[in-house]
Amino acid sequence: MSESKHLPIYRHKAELIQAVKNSNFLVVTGETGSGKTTQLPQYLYQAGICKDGKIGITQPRRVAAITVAQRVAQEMQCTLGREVGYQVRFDDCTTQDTVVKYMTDGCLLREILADSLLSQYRVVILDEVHERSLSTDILLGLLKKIFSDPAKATSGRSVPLKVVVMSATLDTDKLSAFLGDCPVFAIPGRTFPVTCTFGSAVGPKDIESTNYVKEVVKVALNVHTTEMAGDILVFLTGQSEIEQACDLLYEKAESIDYRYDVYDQTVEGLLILPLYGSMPTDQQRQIFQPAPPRIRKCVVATNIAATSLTINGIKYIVDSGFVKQLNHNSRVGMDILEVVPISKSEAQQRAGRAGRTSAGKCFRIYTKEFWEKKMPEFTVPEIQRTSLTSVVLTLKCLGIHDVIRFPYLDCPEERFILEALKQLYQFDAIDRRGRVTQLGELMVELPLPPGLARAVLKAASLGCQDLLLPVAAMLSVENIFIRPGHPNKQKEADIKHRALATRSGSMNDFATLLTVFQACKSSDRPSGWCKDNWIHWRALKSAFAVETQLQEIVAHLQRKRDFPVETFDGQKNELFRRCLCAGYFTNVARRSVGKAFCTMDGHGSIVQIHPSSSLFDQEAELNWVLFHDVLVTSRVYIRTVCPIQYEWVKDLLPKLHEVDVYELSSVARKEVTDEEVKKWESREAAKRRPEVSTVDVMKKLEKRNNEATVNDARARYLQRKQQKQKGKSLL
DNA sequence: CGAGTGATA
Repeated sequence: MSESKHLPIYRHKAELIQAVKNSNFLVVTGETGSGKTTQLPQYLYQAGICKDGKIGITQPRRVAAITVAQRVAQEMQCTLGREVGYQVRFDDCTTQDTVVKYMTDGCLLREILADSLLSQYRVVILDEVHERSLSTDILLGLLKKIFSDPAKATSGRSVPLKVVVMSATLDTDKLSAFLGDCPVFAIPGRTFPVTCTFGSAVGPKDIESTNYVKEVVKVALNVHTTEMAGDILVFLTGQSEIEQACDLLYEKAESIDYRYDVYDQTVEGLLILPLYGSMPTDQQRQIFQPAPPRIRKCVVATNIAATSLTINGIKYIVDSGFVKQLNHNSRVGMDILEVVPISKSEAQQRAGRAGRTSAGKCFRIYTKEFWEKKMPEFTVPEIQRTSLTSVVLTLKCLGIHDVIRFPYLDCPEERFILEALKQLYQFDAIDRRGRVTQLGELMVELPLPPGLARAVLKAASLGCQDLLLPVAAMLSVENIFIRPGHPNKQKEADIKHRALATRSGSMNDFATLLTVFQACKSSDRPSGWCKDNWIHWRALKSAFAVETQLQEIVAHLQRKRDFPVETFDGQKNELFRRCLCAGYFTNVARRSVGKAFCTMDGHGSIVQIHPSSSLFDQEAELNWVLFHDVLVTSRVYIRTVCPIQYEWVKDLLPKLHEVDVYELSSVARKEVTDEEVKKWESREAAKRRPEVSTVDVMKKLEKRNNEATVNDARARYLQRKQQKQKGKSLL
């Protein structure tokens, strides 16, 4: 208790409570360290607000929701799960008594789906809004739409909902304006100054043409030899870069003579630690341990160290200025993982990591000119970069028909929304008038991408969900197949993985996933089994948890009276693949020349089977395949592949070509009359040609080469690969 | 002939 009184927020306690009482919407800003996340809910609780309902506080990340709840429970001297609790997926630590509830933003979105008035809540606090996570952005729009009209605010509620939006100081005017010019309450932060310097290595013309890994290593070593004691944090973009940088650092650090080369004589060595998401947890834990006396720690990390993990004692930052970002590209209809310059706000966030405990320094390897010309002010929010199919379905299920004019804080491009509508229509999740179908209502219940949800529901209606749920779970977690960096071990891992594919009987990557899932689950020492087979045990464990949850949801849906029931008379193997077709008919490709396949999604992209697939090198036998996802590297690859027969998808494919975007956009904007629907249907009947039309369309598309975007991505990849090789040869 | 930034329901 006494400690919390020293926080900057404490002086403003009374004003803050008053500000929440005075208006239904409030923006609170304050840097990390101001105490807003832990204190504000406690103040409101002490002010007696909870007699009318709960306080819900959202976080973009699970760990944050859990750890903050733990701390607040401690401060309020109550058992976690009583007055103070948390809820994240797979872990609900709340009871009847819980009035201060920390949760992930995605959890609250689910709750709105069940009760759009949030009648259990008195206050909802959206925290870390500046991070602009997809769920937080949707919540912002929903809360504005549902509660900003004073007449509606109380409809169905006894008292209006209080909405507090908390963000770092940037961008607060925009938030306030968005929420009807609501009041803004600023809390001073408590961080230490970080001085930033620019480098000379990366200029505005050098986006991809500089080996920044080498430069980052040079700067880090310079810090090590010329700066006072204090740990270093280096930001790079990915695992291979990090490994490369660590190798270089290790090499160079060995030749340092600590009698002459080092400015601070208390420093006698450098401890180099890589850090990225897929690293084993025990190795990750090492990062947090203080270095031995007189040794300087140097952590080389991905963006994971920018928000998710906080390392104490960091005094120096070396910033490469780049990040890997998944961007949705509607022109080719897929997501492409790209290396892009970070935004200025992200650069400040990175720099701030050096000022947590004392004053720090940040060394940017790029020039001031690069900062000014190539780095955007803010990161493009997720909602403008990702596939919106799930989001649009959620909105539709909440009765929001006009998804184009929904109050987005930042509007996604209209074509992204139309693309989502098109996909939902193709999946039969919405009808021609843009209304949610029975199937759509079922799909939204499953925490899965819509295609996968459709496949799972198909299986459930056929009574064979045991085949599909493990697969859906496996595809929901990170890649479970480990592929080590060293060539010898790589071979060993590949052999093990091939053996697993063969064991599944049929050559089908989805079946392999099922085999791995079942084999590991029935093993008496699963973690050892994973180790033997080069499988990610941590990832597989989370797949088990996902599968359990999916099973519960499906069982619940099946108990509904109108859940569809179908029968199928045939082999299990065919049944399995027919279920996949129900969800993946948008991802079907037909064999073209040689190893090439041509997708049938209307883009007609030329793709190849990825070498990790069990179907790689067997292309000659295949005519039609279905795939889970696409990867653009040196070529356009399809990953997780399964052979199918044309007959299984032939009735579904025409639907991929019948949708007219102009119709969709008018459907999205207004309710459509019966007359209009009839008009469209007759027009379509006239348009629709016999069965061969699909093949015709495809042949036409096949000629059109893959779009510039794909070529660009490929060119960039090749260039980067070349640099990496150059970097290696320098060793 | 070859790949895995980071979150989340």
